[in-house]
Amino acid sequence: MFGSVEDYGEMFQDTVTQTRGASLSSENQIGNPVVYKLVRVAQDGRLVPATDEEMLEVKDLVENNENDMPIVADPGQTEECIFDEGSPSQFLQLDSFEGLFQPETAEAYTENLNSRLECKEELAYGSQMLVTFPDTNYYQSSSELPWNEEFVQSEFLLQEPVCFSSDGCSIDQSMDVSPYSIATGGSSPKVPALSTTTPNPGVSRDTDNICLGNLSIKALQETFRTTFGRETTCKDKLWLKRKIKMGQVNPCAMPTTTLTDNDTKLTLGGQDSKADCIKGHPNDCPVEAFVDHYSGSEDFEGEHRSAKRVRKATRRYIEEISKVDEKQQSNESVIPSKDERSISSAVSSGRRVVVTRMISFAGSRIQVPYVSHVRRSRPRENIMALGEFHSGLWEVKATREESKLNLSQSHLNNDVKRVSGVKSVSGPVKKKLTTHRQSYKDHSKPEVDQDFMEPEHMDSSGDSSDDSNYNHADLPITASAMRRKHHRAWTLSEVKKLVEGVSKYGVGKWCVIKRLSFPSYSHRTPVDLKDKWRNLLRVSLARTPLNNMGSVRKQGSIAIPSQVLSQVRELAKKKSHVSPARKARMVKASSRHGFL
DNA sequence: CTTAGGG
DNA sequence: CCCTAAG
Repeated sequence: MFGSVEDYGEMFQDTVTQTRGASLSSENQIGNPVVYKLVRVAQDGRLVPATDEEMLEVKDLVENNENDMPIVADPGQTEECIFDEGSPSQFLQLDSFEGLFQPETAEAYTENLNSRLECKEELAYGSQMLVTFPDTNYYQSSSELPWNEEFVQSEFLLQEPVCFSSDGCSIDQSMDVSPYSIATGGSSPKVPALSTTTPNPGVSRDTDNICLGNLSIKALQETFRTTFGRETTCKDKLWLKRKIKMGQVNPCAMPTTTLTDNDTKLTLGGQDSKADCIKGHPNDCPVEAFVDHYSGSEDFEGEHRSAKRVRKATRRYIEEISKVDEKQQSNESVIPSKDERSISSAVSSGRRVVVTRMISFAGSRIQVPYVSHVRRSRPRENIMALGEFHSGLWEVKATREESKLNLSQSHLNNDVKRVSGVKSVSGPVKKKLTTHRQSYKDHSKPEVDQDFMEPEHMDSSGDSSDDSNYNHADLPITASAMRRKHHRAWTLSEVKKLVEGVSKYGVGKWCVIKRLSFPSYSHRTPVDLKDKWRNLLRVSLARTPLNNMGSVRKQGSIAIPSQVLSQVRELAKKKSHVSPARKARMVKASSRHGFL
């Protein structure tokens, strides 16, 4: 379950140092072993490696609880629970973190967190402050460190050991793993309750609502202390201000989410000034914690690491917020640190959390949402292709509206091509993806874009199926007309042809009519004819009675001569008044008599 | 594939 | 104009 900790003496710092160096060059490594080391925080805040005695003590302790620790899933993993006998409520947590923070790693990590948590919980019962340092990949003695990353996380709890106190609070927290899983739990549900454990809750809120602008570092530190109930040695004004503000604004201040996370202090032997900051991200709220991280140091990573369970955002989710995030990222999360590697971390926006990674873009580093390389929504093709593609494939699944839109694009494109005289891809593509309507096009004249050779006579009303119709004087170019891009207004000539066709072949013989009367109209499908007929019929029936103005036309549509309308009526009558059977007989009869 | 009818 | 259910 846990390995023994050998030399915790000087090795610690060396280790840290080494690993850090190593990690810098371990960019490619995917596995991010997490090594837990137990150390304690000395009075001066320094991190002191546990002594052998302490280790033994812990060991025993751990062994006793071994059975109860459902630790890790990783076989090769090792956990060590080391007792920190230093100050009652002070303990350090070592963790690894540098390096790529792959989502997978995050998962593994959180797994460990959970187990660690449990470990702690167990130990906490014994009023011991323990921390485990699991090594996700393999166990390593403190001396050998291929650690490609290390991370020191310390929890510096003051007056009230918030998470580890035996006041039950800790227990509840421990039991609830949700804090780790932001994604699942949304914004830390525990916050409210937990916040109550925040040291000096009242004090901080009230007293800190002051302008932090002019405060000195010392003052800021003090404010920080009153706000979060802990000391900080951080000398970064900006960071302090941020944290303080967060603490004031955000109720869920304080490290509540996890026993291990919050309040971490990185001392690393005090080498790194930034590392000296108490990093408790006062807010549990993933959002703040992540977005507003104090980057550039282990703190940064620690904060992320500690925050909750990082879960790969869903594709949809990512898309939804990706815009927002990118903005935020570029503005707030650019890591100004020395760290040149691509760090993936959990970044949240609003209440949502998304895994992001750093990338270099145009010379600057920005954080972008992590997206698996699985197929990503729709690739952005160039407009032309898009149109064609959509009209063909996407139409299938797209919503009605969408498909319409797509189709319209396609048509527009066609039009464009038509105008430019380019047959281009549309031909082949269409054939491939033919829809019922397109098939007709193929039937008539496959290789040529029918619209080009509108051979049919065009009467003055304008006609031809071309979109140029929109420019004809007699065709009102209303806004509505323009909106219905791919809709081709029926021209009078077409209507006439249709009526003629109906009279010749009968109502309902749309395919025949299409074939014989509209051979060159690539766009008018039998269905279109049918639809148009329906409309004509309706119009004719509607206004026929009292309206003398045969040419009165409905808004936005061409005028239909009363003559034509009456024709329509007649034809309709024939159909409606005669049953199919009778009609058939009539047809036969008429043909016998040489009619038709 | 055609038709017919609803959306 | 689109989509679909029926022949």
